[in-house]
Amino acid sequence: MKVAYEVVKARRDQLAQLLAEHQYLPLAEVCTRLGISEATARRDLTALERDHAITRTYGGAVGDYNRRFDSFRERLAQSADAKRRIAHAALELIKPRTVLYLDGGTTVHAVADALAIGGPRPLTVVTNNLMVAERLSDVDGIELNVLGGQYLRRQAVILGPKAQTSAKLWRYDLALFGAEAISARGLWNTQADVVAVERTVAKSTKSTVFLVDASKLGASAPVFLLPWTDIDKLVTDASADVLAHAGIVLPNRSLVTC
Amino acid sequence: MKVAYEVVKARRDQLAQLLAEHQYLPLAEVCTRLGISEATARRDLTALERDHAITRTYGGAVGDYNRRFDSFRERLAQSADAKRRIAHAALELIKPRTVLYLDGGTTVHAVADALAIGGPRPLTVVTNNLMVAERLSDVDGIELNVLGGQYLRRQAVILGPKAQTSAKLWRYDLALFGAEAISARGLWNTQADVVAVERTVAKSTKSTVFLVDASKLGASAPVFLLPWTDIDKLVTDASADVLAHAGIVLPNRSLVTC
DNA sequence: ATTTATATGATTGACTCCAATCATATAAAT
DNA sequence: ATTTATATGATTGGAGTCAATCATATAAAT
Repeated sequence: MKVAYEVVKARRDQLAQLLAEHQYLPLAEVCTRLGISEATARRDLTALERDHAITRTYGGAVGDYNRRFDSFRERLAQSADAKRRIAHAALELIKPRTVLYLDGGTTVHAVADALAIGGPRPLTVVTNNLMVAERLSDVDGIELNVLGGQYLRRQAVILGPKAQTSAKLWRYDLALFGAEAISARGLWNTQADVVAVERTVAKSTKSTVFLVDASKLGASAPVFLLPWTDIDKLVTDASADVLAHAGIVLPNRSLVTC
Repeated sequence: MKVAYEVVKARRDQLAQLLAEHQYLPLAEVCTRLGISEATARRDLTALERDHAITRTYGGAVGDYNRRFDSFRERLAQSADAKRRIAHAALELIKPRTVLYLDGGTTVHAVADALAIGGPRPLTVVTNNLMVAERLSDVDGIELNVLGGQYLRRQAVILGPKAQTSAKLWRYDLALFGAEAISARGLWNTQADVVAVERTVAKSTKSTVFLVDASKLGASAPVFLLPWTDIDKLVTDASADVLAHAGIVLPNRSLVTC
C-alpha cells in the first residue's frame, strides 16, 4: 500500500541515523528495528546509497558517517615506505617535554603514527590536522591541542586567518613541516592558506624541520614557503648527492638522510 | 603449506590497514587484493575480529578505525526523540547569514544533525565539538570553524584556556548551548572547563539559547553556569507547568516548548 | 468520486556466502 | 634428518541474500 511521502522520508532518515550510530547493520536487523519487510528495507538501503548517505554491503549496509579524510588517506598511501623511514628519523629529533607542532601534510602524519606507538614522553603536541589529532589523542603522555579556524574536510585540516591567529597562542620548541616541492631556492607548497599557517608557526618556533621524501625533488608547486636559510633541518630519503645535483646544498648539521 | 609467522602477521596488518582505508571490503576484494583464497581471507578476518581490530559482516568486513566517539554516541541515544524535537524547534530560531555557535553537548548535536539535512543557508558555524564539525563540514552553504585548544577525545570536544582565547576570535549572532541540569537559580553543568568556554562564548554572542530536555529537570550538576536572566531563550520539551512546579518561571517570549 | 501513481510485502529462481572437512606443503621443533 | 605443528586451498552441503515480478492498498492528482 502506498504511504505518505513524509513517512518514507522520515523512516529513511531514521535508518541513516541508525547506521551512523551502529556503523554496520545486517538486513534482518534493519527489518526488525524499523518494522518493515526485507523488500522495503532493501529499497530504503538502495535509495540511501544513491544519495551517498550509506554504503551497501552484502547482507546489510555501512554508514558513511565516518568516511571522512578519504582523499587524505589515499595520499597517505603514496611513498608510504619512504614516509615511514623519514618519520622514524624525525623521531630522534624530538626530546621529552617539548612543545611540538605537527603540520597538516601526509609525511608528517607518518610521524604521528610513529609517535602513537612510542617515543619521547611527555609531549605537548599542537596540530592543524584532525587525523593527526585523533591518532595522538588519548595517548598516554601526550597532551594534544588543535588550532582553531576553518575546517576543511577534504584535507582534514584547519586553515584560514583564524588558524594563523590561533597558531600564535603557542610557543613551539620544534615544528615539523612537509612540503610539496623543493628546489635550489627553497621549499614550496600548493596552497597559499596552508603556507600562511606554516609561516606563522615558523615564526614562533625555536626549531624548524622539514620532512620531504625524494619524490618531491622533481616536483613543482606554486607557492613559495621558505628559503633553505630559514630552516634548521631537512629530513629526507634523498641522498646528499642527489640533492646537490638539484642545486640544493645544505650544511651537514642541517641534513638528516635515511 | 605452512608459512612463516611473520608473513601471516604482516598480511593481517595490511588487511587491517586496508579496512581502515576502505571502511568496508567484500570478501572477494580481500582475496584479490591480498592474493589469497577465500578460506584464508575468512581466517584472517576472524583473527582480526578476535583482536577487535575489525568487525566482520556477512560477506566482508568493516574497519573499526573510526569507532572513536562511541561513548559520545551512547549519550546521543539517550532521550534521542526529545532531542530531535528540541533540535527542530531550535532550527526555527536560526536565520540565514548568522554566525552560529554550537556547544559541545549531545542535545546540541541533534541540531547539527538537523542542519545537515536542511535549514537556513548560508551559515557560519563555530563549534568546539569535533563530531558536530564533521557532521557539518562539506555541507553546502555552511562554513565550518572549530575552536582551538586541547582536544579531549572521550567527549570529542576542545577545551582549556586556549579554547577560551580562541572563542573570542569570533562574534556570534546566536549561541546554542546544552546543560546537564536546571534549577530555579539557573543552568548547571558538570565540568568546570566546559563551563569556562561556554561563559566565554556567552559573553560575545548577541543571543544565548539553551536546549534542555525534560530529563535534566530533576538532575543535579556541580558547576553553576548562568542565571535565567542571562539567557534569551530556553527550548525544551518540558511544559511551562512542569517548569513552574520546579520554580522555573520564564517570560513567554523566552520559552519555546515542543 | 474517479483515476493515476506508487509504496509495500510476498514469492521465486539464481546467486553468494559460510562452516566444516580434508589433503598438502612447509615452517618450526626435536 | 625426522617429526610435529600449522597455514593454506579446494570441496561441499546448507543457509542466506538478491533482483525481478506481481498483486494490493492507499496517497496524490484530476
